[in-house]
Amino acid sequence: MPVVQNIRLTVDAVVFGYIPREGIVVLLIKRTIDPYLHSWALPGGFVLDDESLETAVTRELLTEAGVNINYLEQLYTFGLPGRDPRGRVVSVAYFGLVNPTNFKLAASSDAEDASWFNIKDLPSLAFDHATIIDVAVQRLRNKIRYEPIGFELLDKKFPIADLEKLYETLLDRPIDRRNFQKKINHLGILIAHNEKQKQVSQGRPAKLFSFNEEQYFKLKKEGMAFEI
Amino acid sequence: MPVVQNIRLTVDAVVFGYIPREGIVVLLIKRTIDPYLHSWALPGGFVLDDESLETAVTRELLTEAGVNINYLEQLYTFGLPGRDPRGRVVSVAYFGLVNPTNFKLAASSDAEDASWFNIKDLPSLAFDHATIIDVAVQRLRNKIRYEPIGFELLDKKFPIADLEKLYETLLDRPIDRRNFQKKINHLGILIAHNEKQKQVSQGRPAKLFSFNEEQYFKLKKEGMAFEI
DNA sequence: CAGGAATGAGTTACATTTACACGAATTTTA
DNA sequence: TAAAATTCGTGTAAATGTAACTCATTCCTG
Repeated sequence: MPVVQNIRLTVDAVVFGYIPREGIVVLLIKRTIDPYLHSWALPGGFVLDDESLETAVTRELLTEAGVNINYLEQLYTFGLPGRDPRGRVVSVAYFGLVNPTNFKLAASSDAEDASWFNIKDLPSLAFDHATIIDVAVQRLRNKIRYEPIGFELLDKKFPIADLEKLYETLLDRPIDRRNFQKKINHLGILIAHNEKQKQVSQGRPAKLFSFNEEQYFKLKKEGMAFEI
Repeated sequence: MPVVQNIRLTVDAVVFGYIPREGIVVLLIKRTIDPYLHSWALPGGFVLDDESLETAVTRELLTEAGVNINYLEQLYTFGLPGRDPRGRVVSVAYFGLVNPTNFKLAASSDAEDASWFNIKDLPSLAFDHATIIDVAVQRLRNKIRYEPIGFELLDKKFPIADLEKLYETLLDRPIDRRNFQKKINHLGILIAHNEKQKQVSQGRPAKLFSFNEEQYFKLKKEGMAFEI
Protein backbone atom coordinates (compact mmCIF):
# COMPACT_ATOMS: atom_id res chain seq x y z
CA MET A 1 0.00 0.00 0.00
CA PRO A 2 1.56 3.24 -1.16
CA VAL A 3 1.24 5.65 1.71
CA VAL A 4 2.68 8.46 -0.36
CA GLN A 5 1.13 9.24 -3.69
CA ASN A 6 2.04 11.94 -6.13
CA ILE A 7 -1.48 12.59 -7.35
CA ARG A 8 -3.35 15.84 -7.00
CA LEU A 9 -7.10 16.41 -7.09
CA THR A 10 -9.09 19.15 -8.81
CA VAL A 11 -12.72 19.87 -9.55
CA ASP A 12 -14.15 21.38 -12.73
CA ALA A 13 -17.63 22.68 -13.43
CA VAL A 14 -19.60 22.45 -16.65
CA VAL A 15 -22.38 24.99 -16.15
CA PHE A 16 -25.03 25.17 -18.84
CA GLY A 17 -27.47 27.95 -19.52
CA TYR A 18 -30.25 28.43 -22.06
CA ILE A 19 -30.71 31.64 -24.02
CA PRO A 20 -34.04 31.52 -25.85
CA ARG A 21 -33.24 32.49 -29.40
CA GLU A 22 -29.58 31.51 -29.17
CA GLY A 23 -29.34 28.01 -27.73
CA ILE A 24 -27.41 26.16 -25.07
CA VAL A 25 -24.42 28.00 -23.66
CA VAL A 26 -21.62 26.94 -21.33
CA LEU A 27 -19.65 29.03 -18.86
CA LEU A 28 -15.91 29.41 -19.55
CA ILE A 29 -13.16 31.45 -17.96
CA LYS A 30 -9.88 32.74 -19.29
CA ARG A 31 -6.89 31.45 -17.35
CA THR A 32 -4.48 33.80 -15.61
CA ILE A 33 -1.83 31.20 -14.79
CA ASP A 34 0.26 28.57 -16.47
CA PRO A 35 -0.23 26.09 -17.95
CA TYR A 36 -2.57 27.17 -20.73
CA LEU A 37 -2.13 30.81 -19.74
CA HIS A 38 -4.81 32.98 -21.49
CA SER A 39 -6.63 29.91 -22.73
CA TRP A 40 -10.34 29.41 -22.22
CA ALA A 41 -11.11 26.68 -19.69
CA LEU A 42 -13.78 25.34 -17.40
CA PRO A 43 -14.03 27.01 -14.01
CA GLY A 44 -12.34 24.82 -11.41
CA GLY A 45 -9.26 24.26 -9.34
CA PHE A 46 -7.57 22.31 -6.60
CA VAL A 47 -9.55 20.83 -3.74
CA LEU A 48 -8.62 21.99 -0.27
CA ASP A 49 -7.69 19.34 2.27
CA ASP A 50 -10.72 19.83 4.47
CA GLU A 51 -13.52 20.82 2.11
CA SER A 52 -15.98 18.54 0.33
CA LEU A 53 -15.88 18.25 -3.45
CA GLU A 54 -19.17 20.15 -3.77
CA THR A 55 -17.81 22.96 -1.63
CA ALA A 56 -14.73 23.15 -3.80
CA VAL A 57 -16.81 23.51 -6.98
CA THR A 58 -19.15 26.16 -5.63
CA ARG A 59 -16.18 28.07 -4.20
CA GLU A 60 -14.37 28.06 -7.52
CA LEU A 61 -17.49 29.09 -9.43
CA LEU A 62 -18.01 32.02 -7.13
CA THR A 63 -14.41 33.23 -7.07
CA GLU A 64 -13.65 32.68 -10.75
CA ALA A 65 -16.90 33.77 -12.37
CA GLY A 66 -19.14 35.28 -9.70
CA VAL A 67 -21.75 32.60 -10.28
CA ASN A 68 -23.83 31.29 -7.43
CA ILE A 69 -25.36 28.02 -8.46
CA ASN A 70 -28.27 26.10 -7.03
CA TYR A 71 -28.29 23.00 -9.21
CA LEU A 72 -25.15 20.90 -9.34
CA GLU A 73 -24.53 17.18 -9.75
CA GLN A 74 -21.43 15.08 -10.17
CA LEU A 75 -20.65 14.27 -13.79
CA TYR A 76 -17.57 12.07 -14.12
CA THR A 77 -14.01 11.79 -12.86
CA PHE A 78 -11.25 12.25 -15.40
CA GLY A 79 -8.02 10.61 -14.35
CA LEU A 80 -5.94 9.64 -17.35
CA PRO A 81 -2.22 10.11 -16.69
CA GLY A 82 -0.99 12.89 -18.94
CA ARG A 83 -4.15 14.97 -19.00
CA ASP A 84 -2.31 17.74 -17.12
CA PRO A 85 1.24 18.82 -18.08
CA ARG A 86 2.08 19.58 -14.42
CA GLY A 87 1.98 15.89 -13.47
CA ARG A 88 -0.71 13.53 -12.31
CA VAL A 89 -3.89 15.49 -11.71
CA VAL A 90 -7.25 13.79 -11.36
CA SER A 91 -10.31 15.96 -11.84
CA VAL A 92 -13.84 15.42 -10.59
CA ALA A 93 -16.16 17.17 -13.02
CA TYR A 94 -19.53 18.58 -12.02
CA PHE A 95 -22.57 19.46 -14.07
CA GLY A 96 -24.68 22.52 -13.36
CA LEU A 97 -27.68 24.38 -14.76
CA VAL A 98 -28.52 28.07 -14.39
CA ASN A 99 -30.50 30.82 -16.02
CA PRO A 100 -27.80 33.08 -17.47
CA THR A 101 -29.95 36.19 -17.15
CA ASN A 102 -29.78 35.86 -13.37
CA PHE A 103 -26.09 36.74 -13.23
CA LYS A 104 -23.73 39.26 -14.54
CA LEU A 105 -20.50 37.39 -14.88
CA ALA A 106 -17.73 38.84 -12.77
CA ALA A 107 -14.28 37.90 -13.87
CA SER A 108 -12.49 38.19 -10.57
CA SER A 109 -8.88 37.97 -9.51
CA ASP A 110 -8.66 34.32 -10.46
CA ALA A 111 -9.79 34.76 -14.03
CA GLU A 112 -8.99 37.27 -16.74
CA ASP A 113 -12.43 36.94 -18.23
CA ALA A 114 -15.60 34.89 -17.89
CA SER A 115 -18.17 34.40 -20.60
CA TRP A 116 -20.96 32.26 -22.01
CA PHE A 117 -20.21 30.31 -25.19
CA ASN A 118 -22.69 28.56 -27.42
CA ILE A 119 -21.90 24.85 -27.28
CA LYS A 120 -21.99 24.78 -31.07
CA ASP A 121 -19.25 27.36 -31.27
CA LEU A 122 -16.59 26.68 -28.66
CA PRO A 123 -13.07 28.10 -28.66
CA SER A 124 -10.01 25.91 -28.28
CA LEU A 125 -9.87 24.73 -24.67
CA ALA A 126 -7.26 23.97 -22.01
CA PHE A 127 -6.44 20.43 -20.82
CA ASP A 128 -9.06 17.81 -21.77
CA HIS A 129 -11.88 20.26 -21.15
CA ALA A 130 -13.34 19.78 -24.63
CA THR A 131 -13.83 16.10 -23.78
CA ILE A 132 -15.39 16.98 -20.44
CA ILE A 133 -17.87 19.28 -22.15
CA ASP A 134 -18.72 16.53 -24.63
CA VAL A 135 -19.58 14.18 -21.78
CA ALA A 136 -21.63 16.89 -20.10
CA VAL A 137 -23.60 17.62 -23.27
CA GLN A 138 -24.41 13.94 -23.58
CA ARG A 139 -25.60 13.89 -19.99
CA LEU A 140 -27.80 16.92 -20.63
CA ARG A 141 -29.33 15.31 -23.73
CA ASN A 142 -30.03 12.08 -21.84
CA LYS A 143 -31.43 13.85 -18.83
CA ILE A 144 -34.46 15.24 -20.61
CA ARG A 145 -35.67 11.71 -21.28
CA TYR A 146 -36.20 10.80 -17.66
CA GLU A 147 -36.30 14.07 -15.73
CA PRO A 148 -38.11 17.35 -16.16
CA ILE A 149 -35.76 20.09 -17.29
CA GLY A 150 -36.49 23.75 -17.37
CA PHE A 151 -36.94 25.03 -13.87
CA GLU A 152 -33.25 25.75 -13.53
CA LEU A 153 -32.86 27.12 -17.05
CA LEU A 154 -35.88 29.31 -17.75
CA ASP A 155 -37.27 32.52 -16.31
CA LYS A 156 -39.70 32.32 -13.40
CA LYS A 157 -42.62 32.96 -15.76
CA PHE A 158 -42.44 31.85 -19.35
CA PRO A 159 -44.67 30.95 -22.30
CA ILE A 160 -44.92 27.24 -23.10
CA ALA A 161 -43.28 27.91 -26.44
CA ASP A 162 -40.03 28.76 -24.62
CA LEU A 163 -40.02 25.36 -22.92
CA GLU A 164 -40.83 23.68 -26.20
CA LYS A 165 -37.98 25.49 -27.96
CA LEU A 166 -35.64 24.33 -25.20
CA TYR A 167 -36.64 20.74 -25.86
CA GLU A 168 -36.30 21.22 -29.60
CA THR A 169 -32.82 22.63 -29.09
CA LEU A 170 -31.74 19.74 -26.90
CA LEU A 171 -33.32 17.04 -29.03
CA ASP A 172 -32.22 18.78 -32.20
CA ARG A 173 -35.47 18.09 -33.99
CA PRO A 174 -38.89 19.71 -34.39
CA ILE A 175 -41.66 18.86 -31.94
CA ASP A 176 -45.37 19.13 -32.54
CA ARG A 177 -46.44 22.14 -30.52
CA ARG A 178 -49.88 20.78 -29.64
CA ASN A 179 -48.79 17.30 -28.60
CA PHE A 180 -46.00 18.79 -26.52
CA GLN A 181 -48.44 20.99 -24.66
CA LYS A 182 -50.71 18.05 -23.94
CA LYS A 183 -47.88 15.96 -22.51
CA ILE A 184 -46.52 18.74 -20.35
CA ASN A 185 -49.97 19.49 -19.01
CA HIS A 186 -50.43 15.83 -18.25
CA LEU A 187 -47.38 15.90 -16.00
CA GLY A 188 -49.06 18.57 -13.90
CA ILE A 189 -45.92 20.60 -13.35
CA LEU A 190 -47.15 23.88 -14.81
CA ILE A 191 -49.22 26.60 -13.18
CA ALA A 192 -51.10 28.94 -15.52
CA HIS A 193 -51.11 32.65 -14.74
CA ASN A 194 -53.50 35.37 -15.79
CA GLU A 195 -50.71 37.30 -17.42
CA LYS A 196 -49.81 37.48 -21.03
CA GLN A 197 -46.49 37.73 -22.72
CA LYS A 198 -45.46 41.28 -23.57
CA GLN A 199 -45.30 42.04 -27.25
CA VAL A 200 -41.85 40.76 -28.10
CA SER A 201 -43.10 39.05 -31.23
CA GLN A 202 -46.01 39.52 -33.52
CA GLY A 203 -49.12 37.39 -33.32
CA ARG A 204 -51.32 36.45 -30.43
CA PRO A 205 -49.55 36.89 -27.06
CA ALA A 206 -49.06 33.70 -25.08
CA LYS A 207 -50.22 32.93 -21.56
CA LEU A 208 -47.43 32.78 -19.02
CA PHE A 209 -46.72 29.73 -16.88
CA SER A 210 -44.49 28.88 -13.97
CA PHE A 211 -43.38 25.56 -12.54
CA ASN A 212 -45.24 23.87 -9.73
CA GLU A 213 -42.10 23.28 -7.71
CA GLU A 214 -43.55 20.63 -5.46
CA GLN A 215 -44.78 18.51 -8.35
CA TYR A 216 -41.64 19.29 -10.36
CA PHE A 217 -39.21 18.04 -7.74
CA LYS A 218 -41.41 15.08 -6.93
CA LEU A 219 -41.23 13.98 -10.55
CA LYS A 220 -37.52 14.68 -10.67
CA LYS A 221 -36.96 12.47 -7.67
CA GLU A 222 -39.16 9.61 -8.81
CA GLY A 223 -38.03 9.75 -12.40
CA MET A 224 -40.37 9.71 -15.33
CA ALA A 225 -40.48 8.43 -18.85
CA PHE A 226 -40.88 11.39 -21.14
CA GLU A 227 -40.58 10.49 -24.76
CA ILE A 228 -41.50 13.52 -26.81
CA MET B 1 -3.20 27.48 -5.66
CA PRO B 2 -2.18 24.78 -3.21
CA VAL B 3 0.73 22.96 -4.80
CA VAL B 4 0.83 20.50 -1.95
CA GLN B 5 -2.33 18.67 -1.01
CA ASN B 6 -2.81 16.07 1.64
CA ILE B 7 -5.41 14.07 -0.23
CA ARG B 8 -5.01 10.47 -1.34
CA LEU B 9 -6.90 8.66 -4.08
CA THR B 10 -8.36 5.16 -4.11
CA VAL B 11 -10.62 3.14 -6.36
CA ASP B 12 -13.33 0.71 -5.27
CA ALA B 13 -15.26 -1.80 -7.31
CA VAL B 14 -18.88 -2.82 -6.93
CA VAL B 15 -19.10 -6.01 -8.96
CA PHE B 16 -22.54 -7.55 -9.36
CA GLY B 17 -23.41 -11.07 -10.35
CA TYR B 18 -26.67 -12.89 -10.91
CA ILE B 19 -27.33 -16.35 -9.53
CA PRO B 20 -30.56 -17.71 -11.03
CA ARG B 21 -32.53 -18.96 -8.09
CA GLU B 22 -30.76 -16.78 -5.54
CA GLY B 23 -30.73 -13.22 -6.81
CA ILE B 24 -28.28 -10.36 -7.26
CA VAL B 25 -24.96 -10.79 -5.48
CA VAL B 26 -22.04 -8.46 -4.90
CA LEU B 27 -18.36 -9.29 -4.51
CA LEU B 28 -16.78 -8.50 -1.13
CA ILE B 29 -13.39 -9.17 0.37
CA LYS B 30 -12.25 -9.48 3.94
CA ARG B 31 -9.59 -6.94 4.87
CA THR B 32 -6.14 -7.99 6.08
CA ILE B 33 -4.99 -4.55 7.21
CA ASP B 34 -6.08 -1.72 9.43
CA PRO B 35 -8.34 0.17 9.52
CA TYR B 36 -11.37 -2.10 9.55
CA LEU B 37 -9.12 -5.16 9.91
CA HIS B 38 -11.13 -8.37 9.27
CA SER B 39 -14.13 -6.36 8.10
CA TRP B 40 -15.88 -7.06 4.81
CA ALA B 41 -15.27 -4.37 2.22
CA LEU B 42 -15.38 -3.65 -1.48
CA PRO B 43 -12.32 -4.67 -3.46
CA GLY B 44 -10.16 -1.64 -4.10
CA GLY B 45 -7.12 0.30 -3.06
CA PHE B 46 -4.74 3.15 -3.76
CA VAL B 47 -4.11 4.33 -7.28
CA LEU B 48 -0.53 4.18 -8.48
CA ASP B 49 1.04 7.39 -9.75
CA ASP B 50 1.28 6.29 -13.36
CA GLU B 51 -1.70 4.02 -13.92
CA SER B 52 -5.18 4.97 -15.12
CA LEU B 53 -8.15 4.62 -12.80
CA GLU B 54 -9.49 1.69 -14.84
CA THR B 55 -6.16 -0.07 -14.63
CA ALA B 56 -6.12 0.42 -10.87
CA VAL B 57 -9.56 -1.17 -10.49
CA THR B 58 -8.87 -4.18 -12.68
CA ARG B 59 -5.53 -4.68 -10.94
CA GLU B 60 -7.12 -4.64 -7.50
CA LEU B 61 -9.90 -6.98 -8.58
CA LEU B 62 -7.41 -9.46 -9.89
CA THR B 63 -5.03 -9.35 -6.94
CA GLU B 64 -7.65 -9.22 -4.20
CA ALA B 65 -10.25 -11.62 -5.53
CA GLY B 66 -8.87 -13.29 -8.64
CA VAL B 67 -11.63 -11.80 -10.77
CA ASN B 68 -10.98 -10.81 -14.35
CA ILE B 69 -13.71 -8.48 -15.46
CA ASN B 70 -14.81 -7.42 -18.91
CA TYR B 71 -17.57 -4.95 -18.12
CA LEU B 72 -16.72 -1.98 -15.96
CA GLU B 73 -17.98 1.59 -15.85
CA GLN B 74 -17.36 4.50 -13.55
CA LEU B 75 -20.03 4.88 -10.88
CA TYR B 76 -19.40 7.90 -8.67
CA THR B 77 -16.62 9.60 -6.72
CA PHE B 78 -16.96 9.68 -2.95
CA GLY B 79 -14.99 12.45 -1.38
CA LEU B 80 -16.54 13.54 1.88
CA PRO B 81 -13.87 14.50 4.44
CA GLY B 82 -14.02 11.96 7.23
CA ARG B 83 -15.04 8.94 5.20
CA ASP B 84 -11.66 7.32 5.95
CA PRO B 85 -10.13 7.36 9.46
CA ARG B 86 -6.61 7.58 8.02
CA GLY B 87 -7.17 11.11 6.74
CA ARG B 88 -8.51 12.61 3.53
CA VAL B 89 -9.08 9.81 1.05
CA VAL B 90 -11.19 10.31 -2.06
CA SER B 91 -12.45 7.17 -3.76
CA VAL B 92 -13.54 6.70 -7.35
CA ALA B 93 -16.07 3.85 -7.36
CA TYR B 94 -16.58 1.58 -10.35
CA PHE B 95 -19.50 -0.60 -11.32
CA GLY B 96 -19.02 -4.04 -12.86
CA LEU B 97 -21.06 -7.00 -14.04
CA VAL B 98 -19.95 -10.62 -14.29
CA ASN B 99 -21.33 -14.12 -14.39
CA PRO B 100 -20.24 -15.55 -11.03
CA THR B 101 -20.06 -19.10 -12.37
CA ASN B 102 -17.16 -18.07 -14.59
CA PHE B 103 -14.79 -17.60 -11.66
CA LYS B 104 -13.69 -19.36 -8.62
CA LEU B 105 -12.88 -16.60 -6.20
CA ALA B 106 -9.27 -16.65 -5.09
CA ALA B 107 -8.62 -14.81 -1.89
CA SER B 108 -5.01 -13.88 -2.47
CA SER B 109 -2.36 -12.27 -0.33
CA ASP B 110 -4.19 -8.97 -0.22
CA ALA B 111 -7.42 -10.40 1.15
CA GLU B 112 -8.22 -12.91 3.84
CA ASP B 113 -11.33 -14.03 2.04
CA ALA B 114 -13.45 -13.16 -1.00
CA SER B 115 -17.07 -14.05 -1.42
CA TRP B 116 -20.38 -13.27 -3.08
CA PHE B 117 -23.11 -11.79 -0.90
CA ASN B 118 -26.75 -11.40 -1.76
CA ILE B 119 -27.50 -7.67 -1.85
CA LYS B 120 -30.49 -8.30 0.38
CA ASP B 121 -28.31 -9.80 3.06
CA LEU B 122 -25.11 -7.80 3.42
CA PRO B 123 -22.75 -7.92 6.39
CA SER B 124 -21.60 -4.79 8.15
CA LEU B 125 -19.12 -3.03 5.88
CA ALA B 126 -15.93 -0.98 6.16
CA PHE B 127 -15.78 2.78 5.46
CA ASP B 128 -18.81 4.14 3.57
CA HIS B 129 -18.99 1.03 1.42
CA ALA B 130 -22.62 0.38 2.32
CA THR B 131 -23.50 3.77 0.80
CA ILE B 132 -21.44 3.01 -2.29
CA ILE B 133 -23.30 -0.25 -2.79
CA ASP B 134 -26.62 1.55 -2.41
CA VAL B 135 -25.68 3.94 -5.18
CA ALA B 136 -24.54 1.03 -7.35
CA VAL B 137 -27.79 -0.87 -6.82
CA GLN B 138 -29.73 2.21 -7.88
CA ARG B 139 -27.59 2.47 -11.00
CA LEU B 140 -28.22 -1.18 -11.80
CA ARG B 141 -31.98 -0.77 -11.37
CA ASN B 142 -32.03 2.32 -13.60
CA LYS B 143 -29.83 0.74 -16.23
CA ILE B 144 -32.33 -1.88 -17.28
CA ARG B 145 -34.72 0.85 -18.37
CA TYR B 146 -32.53 2.16 -21.14
CA GLU B 147 -29.96 -0.54 -21.86
CA PRO B 148 -30.11 -4.27 -22.44
CA ILE B 149 -28.78 -6.21 -19.48
CA GLY B 150 -27.96 -9.85 -19.39
CA PHE B 151 -25.06 -10.54 -21.66
CA GLU B 152 -22.58 -9.91 -18.88
CA LEU B 153 -24.63 -11.67 -16.20
CA LEU B 154 -26.03 -14.84 -17.76
CA ASP B 155 -24.55 -18.01 -19.18
CA LYS B 156 -23.65 -18.12 -22.86
CA LYS B 157 -26.80 -20.08 -23.59
CA PHE B 158 -29.89 -19.67 -21.46
CA PRO B 159 -33.66 -20.11 -21.53
CA ILE B 160 -35.68 -16.90 -21.85
CA ALA B 161 -37.15 -17.60 -18.43
CA ASP B 162 -33.71 -16.94 -16.89
CA LEU B 163 -33.57 -13.51 -18.49
CA GLU B 164 -37.11 -12.82 -17.38
CA LYS B 165 -36.33 -13.85 -13.81
CA LEU B 166 -33.36 -11.48 -13.85
CA TYR B 167 -35.65 -8.64 -14.83
CA GLU B 168 -38.19 -9.63 -12.21
CA THR B 169 -35.45 -9.66 -9.58
CA LEU B 170 -34.19 -6.22 -10.56
CA LEU B 171 -37.61 -4.66 -10.94
CA ASP B 172 -38.86 -6.46 -7.87
CA ARG B 173 -42.23 -7.24 -9.40
CA PRO B 174 -43.78 -9.98 -11.53
CA ILE B 175 -43.67 -9.68 -15.31
CA ASP B 176 -45.99 -11.32 -17.79
CA ARG B 177 -43.97 -14.13 -19.34
CA ARG B 178 -45.57 -13.91 -22.80
CA ASN B 179 -45.41 -10.15 -23.19
CA PHE B 180 -41.82 -10.15 -22.02
CA GLN B 181 -40.89 -12.67 -24.67
CA LYS B 182 -42.57 -10.60 -27.38
CA LYS B 183 -40.71 -7.44 -26.37
CA ILE B 184 -37.34 -9.13 -26.17
CA ASN B 185 -37.88 -10.75 -29.55
CA HIS B 186 -38.81 -7.40 -30.97
CA LEU B 187 -35.42 -6.01 -29.94
CA GLY B 188 -33.77 -8.65 -32.08
CA ILE B 189 -30.97 -9.36 -29.67
CA LEU B 190 -31.61 -13.07 -29.17
CA ILE B 191 -30.51 -15.97 -31.31
CA ALA B 192 -32.51 -19.18 -30.98
CA HIS B 193 -30.64 -22.46 -30.86
CA ASN B 194 -31.80 -25.96 -31.63
CA GLU B 195 -30.89 -27.11 -28.18
CA LYS B 196 -33.16 -27.59 -25.27
CA GLN B 197 -32.64 -27.02 -21.61
CA LYS B 198 -31.51 -30.08 -19.69
CA GLN B 199 -34.01 -31.42 -17.23
CA VAL B 200 -33.33 -29.19 -14.25
CA SER B 201 -37.00 -28.51 -13.68
CA GLN B 202 -40.13 -30.42 -14.37
CA GLY B 203 -42.36 -29.59 -17.31
CA ARG B 204 -41.54 -28.86 -20.90
CA PRO B 205 -37.87 -27.99 -21.44
CA ALA B 206 -37.22 -24.53 -22.84
CA LYS B 207 -35.37 -23.60 -25.99
CA LEU B 208 -31.94 -22.10 -25.40
CA PHE B 209 -30.95 -18.68 -26.63
CA SER B 210 -27.82 -16.63 -26.80
CA PHE B 211 -27.27 -12.93 -27.36
CA ASN B 212 -26.66 -11.49 -30.79
CA GLU B 213 -23.63 -9.54 -29.68
CA GLU B 214 -23.58 -7.15 -32.59
CA GLN B 215 -27.20 -6.13 -32.15
CA TYR B 216 -26.81 -6.17 -28.36
CA PHE B 217 -23.95 -3.71 -28.28
CA LYS B 218 -25.51 -1.57 -30.97
CA LEU B 219 -28.61 -1.17 -28.80
CA LYS B 220 -26.48 -0.58 -25.74
CA LYS B 221 -24.62 2.20 -27.50
CA GLU B 222 -27.67 3.89 -28.97
CA GLY B 223 -29.80 3.50 -25.88
CA MET B 224 -33.32 2.24 -25.95
CA ALA B 225 -36.54 2.74 -24.07
CA PHE B 226 -37.50 -0.55 -22.54
CA GLU B 227 -40.46 -0.30 -20.26
CA ILE B 228 -41.48 -3.77 -19.23
C1' DC C 1 -50.97 -43.40 -20.30
C1' DA C 2 -53.30 -39.80 -17.62
C1' DG C 3 -52.20 -35.65 -15.00
C1' DG C 4 -49.09 -31.93 -13.72
C1' DA C 5 -46.08 -28.34 -15.19
C1' DA C 6 -44.00 -25.22 -17.92
C1' DT C 7 -43.34 -23.50 -22.85
C1' DG C 8 -44.89 -21.36 -27.35
C1' DA C 9 -47.99 -18.94 -30.26
C1' DG C 10 -51.85 -16.31 -30.70
C1' DT C 11 -56.24 -12.78 -29.75
C1' DT C 12 -58.71 -8.92 -27.94
C1' DA C 13 -59.60 -4.72 -25.31
C1' DC C 14 -57.55 -0.67 -23.89
C1' DA C 15 -54.26 3.22 -23.64
C1' DT C 16 -51.02 6.04 -25.70
C1' DT C 17 -49.00 8.46 -29.48
C1' DT C 18 -49.09 10.68 -33.86
C1' DA C 19 -50.88 13.43 -37.47
C1' DC C 20 -53.57 16.94 -38.68
C1' DA C 21 -57.44 21.31 -38.71
C1' DC C 22 -59.58 25.34 -37.37
C1' DG C 23 -61.00 29.45 -34.70
C1' DA C 24 -59.14 33.35 -31.63
C1' DA C 25 -56.09 37.18 -30.42
C1' DT C 26 -52.88 40.44 -31.78
C1' DT C 27 -49.59 43.05 -34.98
C1' DT C 28 -48.39 44.53 -39.57
C1' DT C 29 -49.40 46.13 -44.05
C1' DA C 30 -52.13 48.11 -47.74
C1' DT D 1 -59.50 51.18 -41.21
C1' DA D 2 -59.81 46.82 -43.27
C1' DA D 3 -57.34 42.83 -44.87
C1' DA D 4 -53.35 39.94 -44.39
C1' DA D 5 -50.02 37.77 -41.62
C1' DT D 6 -48.63 35.60 -37.47
C1' DT D 7 -48.88 33.05 -33.39
C1' DC D 8 -51.69 30.96 -29.66
C1' DG D 9 -55.21 27.67 -27.84
C1' DT D 10 -58.12 23.65 -28.24
C1' DG D 11 -59.95 19.28 -30.47
C1' DT D 12 -60.47 14.84 -33.11
C1' DA D 13 -59.48 10.55 -35.88
C1' DA D 14 -56.23 7.09 -37.21
C1' DA D 15 -52.32 4.35 -36.08
C1' DT D 16 -49.56 2.21 -33.02
C1' DG D 17 -48.25 -0.07 -28.82
C1' DT D 18 -49.30 -2.36 -24.31
C1' DA D 19 -51.66 -5.36 -21.01
C1' DA D 20 -54.50 -9.16 -20.00
C1' DC D 21 -55.86 -13.42 -21.21
C1' DT D 22 -56.81 -18.41 -23.96
C1' DC D 23 -55.37 -22.49 -25.60
C1' DA D 24 -52.64 -26.06 -27.57
C1' DT D 25 -47.86 -28.35 -27.16
C1' DT D 26 -44.11 -30.86 -25.02
C1' DC D 27 -42.01 -33.25 -21.51
C1' DC D 28 -41.71 -35.57 -16.77
C1' DT D 29 -43.90 -38.28 -13.04
C1' DG D 30 -46.47 -41.75 -11.10
